[in-house]
Amino acid sequence: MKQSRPAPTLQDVAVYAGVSTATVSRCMNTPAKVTAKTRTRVEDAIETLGYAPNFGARAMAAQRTMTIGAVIPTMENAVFAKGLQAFQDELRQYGFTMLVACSSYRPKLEAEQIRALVGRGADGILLIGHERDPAIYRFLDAQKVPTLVTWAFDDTAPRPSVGFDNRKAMAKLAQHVTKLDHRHLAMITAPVATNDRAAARLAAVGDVMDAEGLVRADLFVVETPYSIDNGAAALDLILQQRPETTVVICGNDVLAVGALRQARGMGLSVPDDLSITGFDDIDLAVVTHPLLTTVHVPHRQMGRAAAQMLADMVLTGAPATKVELATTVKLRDTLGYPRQSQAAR
Amino acid sequence: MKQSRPAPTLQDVAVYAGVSTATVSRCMNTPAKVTAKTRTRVEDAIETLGYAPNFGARAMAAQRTMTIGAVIPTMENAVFAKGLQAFQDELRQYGFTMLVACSSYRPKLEAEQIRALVGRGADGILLIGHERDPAIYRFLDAQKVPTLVTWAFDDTAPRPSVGFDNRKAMAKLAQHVTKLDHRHLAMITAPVATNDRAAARLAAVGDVMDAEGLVRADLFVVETPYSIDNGAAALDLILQQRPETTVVICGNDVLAVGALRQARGMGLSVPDDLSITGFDDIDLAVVTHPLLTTVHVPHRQMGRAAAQMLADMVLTGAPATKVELATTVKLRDTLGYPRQSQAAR
DNA sequence: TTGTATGCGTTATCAA
DNA sequence: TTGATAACGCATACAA
Repeated sequence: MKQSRPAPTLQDVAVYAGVSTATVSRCMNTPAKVTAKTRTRVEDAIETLGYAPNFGARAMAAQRTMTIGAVIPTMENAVFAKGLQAFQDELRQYGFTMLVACSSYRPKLEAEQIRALVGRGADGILLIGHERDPAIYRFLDAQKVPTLVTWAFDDTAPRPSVGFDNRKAMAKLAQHVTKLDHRHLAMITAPVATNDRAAARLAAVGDVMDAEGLVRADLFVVETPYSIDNGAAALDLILQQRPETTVVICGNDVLAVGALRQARGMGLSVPDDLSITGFDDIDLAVVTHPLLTTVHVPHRQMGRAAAQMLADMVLTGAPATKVELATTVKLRDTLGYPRQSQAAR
Repeated sequence: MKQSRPAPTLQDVAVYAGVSTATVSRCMNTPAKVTAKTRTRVEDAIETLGYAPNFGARAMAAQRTMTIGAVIPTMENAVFAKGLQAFQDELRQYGFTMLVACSSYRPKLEAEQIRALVGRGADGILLIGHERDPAIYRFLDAQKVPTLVTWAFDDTAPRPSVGFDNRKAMAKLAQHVTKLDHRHLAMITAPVATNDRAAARLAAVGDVMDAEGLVRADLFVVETPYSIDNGAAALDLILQQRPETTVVICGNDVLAVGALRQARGMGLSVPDDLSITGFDDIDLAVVTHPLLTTVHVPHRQMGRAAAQMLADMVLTGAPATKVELATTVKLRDTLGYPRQSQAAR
């Protein structure tokens, strides 16, 4: 029963309207080049026939799709939602359509998605973070598809990017932590092997510990995929293994919120008994109690900037550049003095 | 500089491997029909050339894309994320790829996205809710694209759907509310004009009020788009206009969380001074304090079921059916007795 | 302003 | 097992 009669084509519209296919095509792409009269006739035909241009055919003939592909690690939490929304909105201004795919933080799957997007004719590709199999970059080069990396800024990476320096950003937060005299730090992070943002954030904490005369190796680290429940479980583990911990630095807000829930569930007072910090400043961060101390990331600005740069790269072959955006530490209520120094206050 | 040399095609691979294009095509689609020797030769060629099949051309020739399009109202909050993730995962089992588009709750935009997805050759379409311009359904019919409605179940709607009955679901919650003797109800809802789920939830509250001997018209209603801040602002308005309100029923968790934040910010104790309820049971609902009383929606189950049904419709022309899923009221901590009856307890 | 004709990259049919 | 070739639906250079 599927496709009992095929969907209407340009040809059908042309016949119905009594014009040539070229004219119908012009009506859709360069309306100015067509008489108002014939145009309305064609538009009527399109409407009554329920015609929609075949994208594949159009792409093949025109050699461009006005489509940008984006591959993000997940949609499960709101980490990328705001930025992506801004990216899409801005892209629309340039006449582009956005296509999203989700890799679930799995490199293989990401590679697959990238190929799929390119095969679909994406004129440009947006990726999260620099780290991936070089073969993918080679492929992208072979296909001549402009590619922009975001959510990370790294001077040493060869790719154009618009994002923030994850290492610097987390370092700023970690400095606040050590300034408060915390000496027993723990960190909950996403698996760092294939996540350069997570790796940079972890490294940053080590950097600061070094600088403050602490022993980097003393940082107790739990690696676990981003989820509220995982954050909670990780905190549990930390308090079992390192009960002396006074502050838990989390790789993102999702983990932090989970840790916070767990801490309160165990009857701990945050931040009096235990401090917790997040990263990203997503909506979640301002609905918890106490409000989460975290690193604010300029999601919307980043999305907009990425859209502008990528659109330029595609449209005008603009040279690839690197843009660094600033982050700010949001000192809210989950970071305080460590237990030990309570008396000293 | 764009496309200085065009991306490699089937032709290029064929030449490089010293075979015909037909053979290369077979290697990709029906490897069993090709000698192991020639296959490896072709695969080498593909690898070194960085070849990726042109999706448009393939779609045009094969008349199918193994792609399902989904149009959701927003990615800004996690309302649809979990369900969509499950939908995608299940779809993969069937060999389908999912394409997502976002309408931002704007009907015009949604229509545009649907056309775009269909034009891209989507073999099937997933939509949220029944309510939309009949012209869209006509278009979908003309294009012979199987379409499935989800996130809503409505016996009277002509389309196949898999979802829950928003009216029944909210009614169950509202009954709990009235059972607790609340007499001054207010509701914060998304604009109902173009949102049948929101409309059904609002209607449900009225139904229950009628049944309980209250006056439906006494329900104080604030319509505002889903966002935490809007929820907060709405609560502010409610307490100004109807200070006697003892319970605020929110159309979803996002609004409820905003209302909760505002209430606490104003120094109100929830639920002692004011009760608040949500809908959806997204992650947000279990990180607030107090924990949000809400309606649990089977996101994952719904996503999976939708994928199965839509895949069947596309693959086997399976008959369209309607599936109703159950919701459950999650009585957590934000719903309590009204102030007035505190003493009576 | 409109029409004609060609090619885009792939699959599938048919021969070999 | 492989190769030649005809669609597939559209945009565009060129002709009228």
